[in-house]
Amino acid sequence: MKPKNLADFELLILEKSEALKTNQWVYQLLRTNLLCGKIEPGLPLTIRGLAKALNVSPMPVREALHRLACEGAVEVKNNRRVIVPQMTVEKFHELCELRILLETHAAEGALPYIREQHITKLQEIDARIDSAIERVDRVNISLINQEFHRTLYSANPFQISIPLIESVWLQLGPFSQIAIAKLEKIYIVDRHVEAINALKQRSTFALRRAIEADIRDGIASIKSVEGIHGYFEGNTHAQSLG
Amino acid sequence: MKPKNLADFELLILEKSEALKTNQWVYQLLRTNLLCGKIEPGLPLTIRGLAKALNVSPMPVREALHRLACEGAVEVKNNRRVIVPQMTVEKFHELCELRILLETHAAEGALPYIREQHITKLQEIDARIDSAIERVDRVNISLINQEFHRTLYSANPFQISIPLIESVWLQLGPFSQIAIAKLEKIYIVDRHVEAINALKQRSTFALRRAIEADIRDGIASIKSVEGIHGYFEGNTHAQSLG
DNA sequence: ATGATATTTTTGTGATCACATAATTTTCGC
DNA sequence: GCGAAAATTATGTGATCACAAAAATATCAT
Repeated sequence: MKPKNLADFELLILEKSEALKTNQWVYQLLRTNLLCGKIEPGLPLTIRGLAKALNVSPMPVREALHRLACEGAVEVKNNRRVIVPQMTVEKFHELCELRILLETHAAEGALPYIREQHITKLQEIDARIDSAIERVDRVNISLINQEFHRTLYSANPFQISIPLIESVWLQLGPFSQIAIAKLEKIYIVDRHVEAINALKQRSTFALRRAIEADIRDGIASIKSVEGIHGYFEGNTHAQSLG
Repeated sequence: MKPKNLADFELLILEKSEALKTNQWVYQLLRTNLLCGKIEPGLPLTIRGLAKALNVSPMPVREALHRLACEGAVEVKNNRRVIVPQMTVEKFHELCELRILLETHAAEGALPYIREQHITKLQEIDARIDSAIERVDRVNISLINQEFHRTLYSANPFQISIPLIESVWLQLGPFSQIAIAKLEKIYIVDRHVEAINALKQRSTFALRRAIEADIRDGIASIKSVEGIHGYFEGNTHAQSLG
């Protein structure tokens, strides 16, 4: 049975640490839930409904929803209803291309600033991904994978494309999670090792190739999901994924 | 004499049409003023100050500032003060590279959808740019130029990179305007004609080249401004623009 | 029964207030 | 005079209320 209103969702609740302001807590909570695909696309998210569910005043929810709309994570319709946008084949394709475009660029820009400590950190993160894969912990595979990419690109102290990249992740994330949840076995060629080797060799070309391959692998695994077409808006089957 | 508080700024006031909601009016007003470089970088923008200046309640201003922060147009400091970010040489360089990366991609994606009507529209916009150049109307040169690019990229009905591109414009805009205001004579090689010709020939290569050249021309004209180095944070002179 | 209309409820927006915290000014010791 | 500390002011955040518009529900004519 499909959930009909917010009360039927089981939101992941992150505990609210003392220092964290309410608005940020709500924002990160909603963001995480969106990235995990916990919220059904098309279903309206209401300020008061979420406020009640999270036991906060409507104000921080209002702020968080506006920010998420600005980042493309949710869509404000003409009737001012807020929903998780449906995915279309074309949008999916374009978002993937944007990921490759922006992230290969960001990786290249980070390369000159990579030091030994960055490589150590990346290897540590990669180990945590392997661990998450072993536990078949789909949510953390995705979250830690993002941490890997973010850490790499952040090596560049003059980095400014990360917000753009995160916006693309947010638009792609909910759909990916829904699709991947269907995967029985998760098999990932470890492109991260290739990327780390490219960093050690300081090879721009190898680095770009590793990042692009990593992204394309993810896309391929999504495309491999049985019955994936049903998740695209208005395409229950038969349309090519391009 | 530098303005010390908001009251000393002369904000461009757009008239508020009946249909426009207050929050959107405030957002667009602030956005336009930022793009025109009307607001001194580094000076704190306060919710109550702007609300009083615009004669609205603090609420819509609060919303607009949050959105602009999300788009990178303003920066929220640790002390929760909101300012127009300073430009640095490295940031400027990176923003320009991002423009080229995203916009050549967007142009290429639009090409297959270009019809005669699009070309007509683009020519009309280009004529308005020429007119603005003749009038030495710097603000409109910039605004109409953006309209040209937006119109081109929007031909692709599955376009999703425009919000990302607009975010880059917003981060680049204030600085560009401040710099360009110093230019005695505005001379622009009309790369738009080259772009339109590329569209007619349906040449991806020529189109990408025209868009990149258009962007690089703009950068070059900014770099040509006498004493431009003084506008970069902490670099009164001598640092290369790369 | 059914489709149009009227009523009720829900929702987003804007306004105002309380409160904690950051910035500013004043006070005070020396 | 001058710097540290205290008092004051300004500011962002969160909460609550009023209001108009939209959605959902109820009513009614046929």
